[in-house]
Amino acid sequence: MVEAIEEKNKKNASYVISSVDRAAHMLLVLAESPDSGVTELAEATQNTKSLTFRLLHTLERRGLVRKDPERRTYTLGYRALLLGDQSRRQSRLISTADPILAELSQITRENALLLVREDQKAICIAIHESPEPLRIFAAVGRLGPLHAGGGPKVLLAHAPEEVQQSVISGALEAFTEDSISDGDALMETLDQIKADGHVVSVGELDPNIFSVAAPVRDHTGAVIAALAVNGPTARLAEGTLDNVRSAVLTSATKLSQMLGGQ
Amino acid sequence: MVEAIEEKNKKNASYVISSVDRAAHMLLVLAESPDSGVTELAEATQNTKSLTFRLLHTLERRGLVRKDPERRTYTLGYRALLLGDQSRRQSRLISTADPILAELSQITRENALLLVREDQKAICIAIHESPEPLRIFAAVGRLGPLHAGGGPKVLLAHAPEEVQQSVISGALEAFTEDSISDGDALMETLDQIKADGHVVSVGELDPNIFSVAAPVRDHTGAVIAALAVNGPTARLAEGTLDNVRSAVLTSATKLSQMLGGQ
DNA sequence: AACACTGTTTCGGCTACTGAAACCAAAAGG
DNA sequence: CCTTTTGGTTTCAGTAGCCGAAACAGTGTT
Repeated sequence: MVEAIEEKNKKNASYVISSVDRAAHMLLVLAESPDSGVTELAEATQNTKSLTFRLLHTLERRGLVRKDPERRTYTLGYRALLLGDQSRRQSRLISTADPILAELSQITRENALLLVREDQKAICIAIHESPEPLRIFAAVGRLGPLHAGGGPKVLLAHAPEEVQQSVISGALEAFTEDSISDGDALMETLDQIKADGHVVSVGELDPNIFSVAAPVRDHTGAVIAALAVNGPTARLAEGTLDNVRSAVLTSATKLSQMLGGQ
Repeated sequence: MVEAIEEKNKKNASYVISSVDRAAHMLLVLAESPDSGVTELAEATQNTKSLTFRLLHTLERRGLVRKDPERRTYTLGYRALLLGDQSRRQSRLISTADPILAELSQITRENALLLVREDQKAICIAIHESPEPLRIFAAVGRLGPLHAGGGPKVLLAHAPEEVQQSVISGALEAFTEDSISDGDALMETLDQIKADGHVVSVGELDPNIFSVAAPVRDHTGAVIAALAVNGPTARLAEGTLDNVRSAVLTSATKLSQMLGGQ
């Protein structure tokens, strides 16, 4: 499997321009660890200090990175706001999902999320947060595994077979006791998800979090996203689960229709 | 002489990695013109097709760019959401201003904006939109001139002298009939703004838009941002202007206090 | 005052970036 | 249905400019 990855890398590597790749990587690292210095970032990205300094300098000129002149420390720049905002605006999926997520989070009083698959990762592309003071923290744009959690498993269940195989044959990290770390068990779950049209996942990524998710389809019927609700298991009483489940399902079909309609 | 040349070299080319710079530029261009093809972007960025293709390919691998496989067209990727979101979260200025902007837009029923200066440009870093159906479109993260509009002029008025000189001696583009395109007149206005502690600007960037702005100061008393309200001039009745003005002023001082407090 | 630490600058070698041009695939047009 | 055009992908060789190493310069610390 390492071979496969290397093969793939080699195949694509010809068109990757490495300094740009490193710059992109550094931006993403900086997003996760703000207020870092040159040395710190150099270590985090495995680059030399010189290169790190030059990358930061270059990105700063474009406003994507901001330097605190006193503390000698770097943060994402304001120009990055444009990228995030425009990315959101440019996505038809996000804009049509937005009101549905708002409604869903209001009905269930929990976080409502929209996720898509990117290669072998899940990425959350929109959130409406629970109105309750106790709620799960979730950030837009962050990558997560495909084999754990409600939304991710829905995405994996409807992913092309080669992706499923690749994920299953990889290391299935166990985040909690209830994580699925066995390939066969995972495959069964995926079949179940396809049969049920939704999934309820409890404590897979974090012991105190549950999530209910259902697939979102485009006009061809292909699954392009997962709609999910997550919240603290403490709030998961008997009756509420059914309510959440049906709310998620109706929201997902409604969103699918809106996407297919036009 | 020699110094000047050295200075110029230092500022222009010294530590900039050109491929990274071009990549950053391309991302920003892509943000403004989504769904573009390789050729189109190559023209827009003045790069060759090959380079454009390779840049896009590289950025795509990092999720910052997304390719529509059917239409052969590129858009910002979902990973850009992370950059925008984290940039917002990481800014103390934005997070403290947010509730104030919300309140201000609710009181005035117009857009409430927060702007900062970046080099010789103004950039809007936060917006709360008017609840009215008719409202000014404004995007976060976009750059604008310093010499036209309420917020920008406040920023320019409190900018270091070299910035003022540089802006004034440059080409003062006239966007409307009411734009200030004369250097001396602009300088007078700036003095007036500093004396008044706020500014009312009507029809400078667009004939149908007014704006009221006031400076935001940090704990040292330095002006670090401008708080502004803008809306359609059609809604600018006699009495309302005073209300808007006082709302902006109280909001700006409140924000300054909150920033200075800690 | 010496030290430790991080950010900045220099410099030569040589990688890997670059532009030009060929090559394809798909759409437009006749 | 063939031709033309347009736009995306791939190849290739030359050398621009990237890169790491190491010296240097600030800043805070013991």
